Amino acid sequence: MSKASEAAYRYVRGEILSGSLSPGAPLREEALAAACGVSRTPIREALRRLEAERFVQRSGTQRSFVATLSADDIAEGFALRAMLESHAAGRAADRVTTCQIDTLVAHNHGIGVAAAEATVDIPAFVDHNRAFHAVVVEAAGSERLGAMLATVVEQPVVLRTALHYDREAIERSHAEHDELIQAFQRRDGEWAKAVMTGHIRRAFHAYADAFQSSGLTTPTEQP
Amino acid sequence: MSKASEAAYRYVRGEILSGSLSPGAPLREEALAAACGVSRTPIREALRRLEAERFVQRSGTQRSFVATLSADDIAEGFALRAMLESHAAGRAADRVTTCQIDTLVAHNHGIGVAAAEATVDIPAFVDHNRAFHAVVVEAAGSERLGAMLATVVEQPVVLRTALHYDREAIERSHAEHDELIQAFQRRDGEWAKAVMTGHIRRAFHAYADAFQSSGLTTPTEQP
DNA sequence: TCTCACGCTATTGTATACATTACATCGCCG
DNA sequence: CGGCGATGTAATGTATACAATAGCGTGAGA
Repeated sequence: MSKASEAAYRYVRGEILSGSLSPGAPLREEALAAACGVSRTPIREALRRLEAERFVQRSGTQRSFVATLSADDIAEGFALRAMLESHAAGRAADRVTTCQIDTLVAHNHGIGVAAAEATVDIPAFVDHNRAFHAVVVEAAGSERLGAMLATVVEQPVVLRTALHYDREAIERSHAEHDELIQAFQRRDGEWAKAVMTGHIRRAFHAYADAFQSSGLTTPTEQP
Repeated sequence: MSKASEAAYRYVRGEILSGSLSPGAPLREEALAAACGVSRTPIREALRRLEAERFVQRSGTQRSFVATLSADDIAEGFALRAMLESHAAGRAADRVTTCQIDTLVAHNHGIGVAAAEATVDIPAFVDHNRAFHAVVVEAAGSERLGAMLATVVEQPVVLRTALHYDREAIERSHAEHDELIQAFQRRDGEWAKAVMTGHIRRAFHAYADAFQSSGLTTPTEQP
């Protein structure tokens, strides 16, 4: 995308993911335009794109807000992610290149290193984890699937769940990724699907443990 | 959506679905603006929206074209639709209202009537079928799921497949819909999922029989 | 005092002018 | 004669001005 439009998209998306813009917060075009130094036109394009990706919702009267997700939305999001990403893993098993497997190994090694630090390196884990899953989706070779998954991963809730991961959780992720790599090396799509399904469902329960069982509202439902 | 923007969206989408704009055809903003009597601004918004819904693709240099789908894209589309729509049916079984079931019955009755005409009434079948599936998605109660399914159904290829349906195929659809309604009435999500999976896979093979086994190129790959 | 209506203000929708970028054609050089 | 580069043309990207509309506050009347 071109310069201003892309800048606007990254800016608004970043503010939402970082939490600077809380769920439910109104998104006024003029204010956003001023904040990132472009005119309203590229801001409008960014908002429409973010709306398609479900980061932004619009009221009946065309006003934009940061999306709010109900508990059911979140559970449904994890269910869809498990379905779609295990499907992606199954496709990837048939199509992944040795070069891509090398990349997966490298990122998972990075996760292992992050888990082994004196204090676990969460940002490094998050980055390598994101990259790992991105390679799986790329190997699946379906742009449509990639676009669908984009609306379901990388929600604020997903990213914040990672902040609560302890060493054990990261080591478990590492082990599951390793099993997925083995499934890829043996071109066993069914195995890959099963591993990915379990991997995502574990992430869902990690989220549930971190936020829901605490009795607090979910992090996306705050005003 | 507001007037001009919505008009632009409907116009371009309609031209694509009807085939007036063939896959691969370039979409020039100014020409489209002139053709439907608005300025480029709402046209641009319509194109971005259609791009998100995968009706439109953009080249690396930001030029827009009617999307072209490879045979693998189409097969993958049906696989995704089977997955997502059977998931929707499973959710719907838990949530569908008696009023919605009545609507499903009515639309399926319409399909039965269309099949019983002296010459089968394809347009009536298409309309009732679309409405039937829309109610299932609505009953599933997940907007995200609805948005995902929108990118996967209503492709030109799907609509044209229906044109080749004979009386027997429509009667089979009617019977499968009826089975789905029974699953809903018994609140049996697993049954509903299974019926829907079979229903979509049958549609996939109907497509394959109509276009691929004939040795012709798929209808979306023509210049 | 409560309600409805009117008008003001804030926000989004649309059009248009201008800037920027890509494509194609033509010409030059190897 | 072929490939490569420059230039003109045509497309898209961005900014801004203006139009339409929603939200809100205030005031008057019952």
